[in-house]
Amino acid sequence: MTGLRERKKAETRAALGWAAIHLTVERGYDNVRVEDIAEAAGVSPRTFNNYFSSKAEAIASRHLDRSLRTAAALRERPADEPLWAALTRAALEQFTPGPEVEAMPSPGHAQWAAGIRTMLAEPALQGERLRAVATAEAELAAAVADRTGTDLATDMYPRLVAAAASAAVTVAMQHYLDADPPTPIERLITDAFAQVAAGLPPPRR
Amino acid sequence: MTGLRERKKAETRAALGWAAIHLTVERGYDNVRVEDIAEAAGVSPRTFNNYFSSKAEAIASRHLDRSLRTAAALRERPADEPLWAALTRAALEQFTPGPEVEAMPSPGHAQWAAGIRTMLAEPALQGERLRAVATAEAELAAAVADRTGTDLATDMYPRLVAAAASAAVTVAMQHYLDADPPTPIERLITDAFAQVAAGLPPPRR
DNA sequence: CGACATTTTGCGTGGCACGCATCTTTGCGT
DNA sequence: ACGCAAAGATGCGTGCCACGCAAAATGTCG
Repeated sequence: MTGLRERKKAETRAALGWAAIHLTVERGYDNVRVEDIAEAAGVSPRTFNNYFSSKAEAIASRHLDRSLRTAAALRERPADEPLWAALTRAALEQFTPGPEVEAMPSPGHAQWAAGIRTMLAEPALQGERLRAVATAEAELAAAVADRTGTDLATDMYPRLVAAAASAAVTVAMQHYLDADPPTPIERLITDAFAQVAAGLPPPRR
Repeated sequence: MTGLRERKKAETRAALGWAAIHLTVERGYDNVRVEDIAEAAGVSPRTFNNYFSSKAEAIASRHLDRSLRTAAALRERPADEPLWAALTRAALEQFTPGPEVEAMPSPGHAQWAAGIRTMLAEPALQGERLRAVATAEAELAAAVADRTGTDLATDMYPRLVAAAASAAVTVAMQHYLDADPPTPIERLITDAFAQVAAGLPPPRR
């Protein structure tokens, strides 16, 4: 039953999230008022808070959605695939660039990336982004528990795996953004997962 | 040069942090106004914001301080100790209960723990707590880089180690708080670190 | 069409973060 | 011991934000 009601709601939510990010990247976090976001999404200011309980949450919403998809992706992997291979693949799947990214003109791209970095530096957003990651981690842990037949309530194992996987992705992204010599994100993610799965042994020197 | 100026500042900061936690555990997050915290610490409301930029940050400040101490503790460990052993010890050191915890009467203890759980459920605090963890992780990564002779700028290794260690502590604490059959925190931490250092292999079933 | 449910909206309230100007305390050189 | 410069504390005022409440608008279903 995907009634008109549900669709409109999803659309409004997406519009608000997108507008929040767009305006923030453009003008900076505290030069954007909630009123502006609401207006850009064609909705009343009061309605904004029916969808998100804070400005920061709206901006982080897309990040949350994508993170949740990783957990879903893990459940789609074949059951006989080794755990860490499945995790690596599930993570990699989330990093195939979507159409709206591809469509962006190259000149605006650098400016956009700079805006993103500035945005991520905002304390209020860091907290919200981390919360999104934590939420996704919980989902991922549940998926890992199912796959490995461990028990979320009694075993630390699934949560440890989820946290470690999450950390691998985060660190890989961080290195990708700082990219002194630009490195493809796929290589970084694969490498990070391999190191974690090997128990992070100290490098011999 | 530990002048009176610095000491007083540290004391005020500690008093504010402690008051913030205490009042929040007692009454609940949004039944505490900044004004109350300032009053409990014997300071003007305006001064509160000279120390912390938000109510949530004040509450998370002790968590931050403790997390930062783990990084410092790692630097104190003997250089010839194996990395993961040193990390485990450094983490364990932070969990020897202080005098003010020991002094708490047993009956109040359960109520206190419940208050803590309620507090940690508060969204605004989760974000702030996670930010504190992230800050500490950066310090820890630097310490790991020094110890292993790796380069923060080019190697993912130190950040991966820091994130994994941090995750081990977080998961252990989480299990400790849920403690269906109460388990000593030391055992949980040791166990979590061992699993991570072994590469989190799937349990055979 | 008509009644019901859900959502949007406007308004009002309480609180919070912070800039600025002022007053007090502390550290230090003489 | 004294006084000055720097650092910190305080009071006040401003703009914004989250949210409760009740009324109006908008889907939904018989």
